[in-house]
Amino acid sequence: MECILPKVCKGRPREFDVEEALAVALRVFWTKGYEGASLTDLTEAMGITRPSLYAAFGNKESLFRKALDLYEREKLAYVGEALKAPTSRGVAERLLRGALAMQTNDCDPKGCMRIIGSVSCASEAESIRADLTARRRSAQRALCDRLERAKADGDLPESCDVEGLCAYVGAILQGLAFQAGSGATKKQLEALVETSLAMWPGK
Amino acid sequence: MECILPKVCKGRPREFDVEEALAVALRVFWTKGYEGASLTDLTEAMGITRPSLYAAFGNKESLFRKALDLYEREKLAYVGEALKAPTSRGVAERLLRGALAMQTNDCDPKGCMRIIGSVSCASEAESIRADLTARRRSAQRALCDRLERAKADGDLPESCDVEGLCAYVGAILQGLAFQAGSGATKKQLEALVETSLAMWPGK
DNA sequence: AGCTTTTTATACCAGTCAGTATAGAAATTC
DNA sequence: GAATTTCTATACTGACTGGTATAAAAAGCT
Repeated sequence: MECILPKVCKGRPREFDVEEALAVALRVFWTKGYEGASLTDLTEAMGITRPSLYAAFGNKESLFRKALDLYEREKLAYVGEALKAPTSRGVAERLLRGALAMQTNDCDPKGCMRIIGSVSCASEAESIRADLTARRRSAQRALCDRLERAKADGDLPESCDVEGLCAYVGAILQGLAFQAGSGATKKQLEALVETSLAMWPGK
Repeated sequence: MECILPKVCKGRPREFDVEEALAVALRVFWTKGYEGASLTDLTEAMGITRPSLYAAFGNKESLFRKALDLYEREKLAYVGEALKAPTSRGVAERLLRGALAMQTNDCDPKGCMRIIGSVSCASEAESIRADLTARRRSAQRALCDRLERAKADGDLPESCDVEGLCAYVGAILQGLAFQAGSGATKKQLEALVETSLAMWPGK
C-alpha cells in the first residue's frame, strides 16, 4: 500500500504553489517576451529564489514552455470551441469575438504570447521560435481542415481557396493581437472585428 | 566664403561610407530587432569599430532611429504611392500588392521592421516602442483620411465605418508581415492577398 | 531522537551587454 | 614641413545575463 496522492512525499515540502508561480511566470513572459523576461524579473514576480525556480521548472526555456502550455490551455480555449461551430461563418465569428474578448478584458496582458514570444527570440533561442511557429501552424491546419469540411458541405462556395481563407483569418487575428498590444482602444478593436465580419461572404 | 559641400572638412576623413554602413545596420536591426542586435553584431556587419560607430551615429538608439528612417524612406515608399490611387479599392490593392512584393523579393529580410522593433523592445527601450507606435499611427491616420475622402466622393458606401476599415486593412498588412517573417511561402502570401482583395467591397 | 530528503538563502561563476578612456595613426590646412 | 584635427585600435568599465555550488534549515519517516 502506498499513498496515491503525490502530495505526500518525504523531505521538506515546497513553500510555494507551483501552479500559482507558473501563472505568474506566464504573465511576465506574456508582457516582456522570452528574452525580455530576465531571471530576476521572473523570480521577483514569482516570489521565489533562483535555485527554487530551477529545481521546480528546469531552466528558463522549459519554464517558458510550461507557461506556454498553460497559456494555450487557459487563454486559447476559445479556438477549439470556435471550430465546433455549425457553419463556417460561425467559426469565423467565434474566433474573432473570442480573440476580441480576450484582448479587451482588463485582467490579462495585451497582445498574443505566441507572437510576442516568437518575435522576441534572438538567434540563440531559435528552438523556441521554431516551437511557437509549429504550434501556430498546427492551429492553422485545424482551421484549414474545418473549412475544407465546410466547403465539402456546400457551406463555402466551390471556388473558394480554403488555404487563402485560412491565412486571411489568421492575419486578421494576428493584426488584432498586435494592435491590442500596441495600445488600441476597446472601441477600435470592436470596429475591427465588426468590419471583418461584415466582409465575410454569406450571411 | 565657405565651402557649401559638407564633404570637404579638415582633419582625417572617415574611412567608411556612412550611408552604406547605415544600410547594413538596417539589415541587422531588421532581422534581429532592437534588443536582439548587439553592438558586436552591428559593428562586425558594418565593418567598423565601436568608437567609429559612436562617433558617426551617436549611440545604439539613435542608430536605430536613423536606420528606421532609411527603412521608411526606401522600403515603405509604396505606402505613400498607394494612397494616391484614384479609388479606395485601388488604394487597398496597391497597399496589399506593395506589401506582398516587399515580403517576397529575396534580397531583403522578411517581416516588418516596425513590428519586429516594437515587439522586441523590453521595458527599458520604451521610448523606441513609443516612437514606433507613433509612426504606425500616423500612417494609419493618413489611410483614414484617404478613405474618408473616398467616402465623401461616394467611392465607399455611406454606411461604411472608415476607422474600422482602416484597422482592418492594417491588420491584414500586419498579419501578412508576421506570416512572412515566420516562414510562409510566396504562394501562401499570394493566396492571402488574393483572398483579401476578393473580400473587398465593390469591384 | 536520529536519519534522510528536499527545500531554502547566499554567494558566486563566466560570459555578454552598452558605452568609453586612452593613445597612436593618418590626412588636411596653413 | 609643422600644426591641427579627426580618425582608428585596444582595452577597459560597471552592470547585467543565465545558471550553479555550497551549506544551513525544515519537514517526514522509522
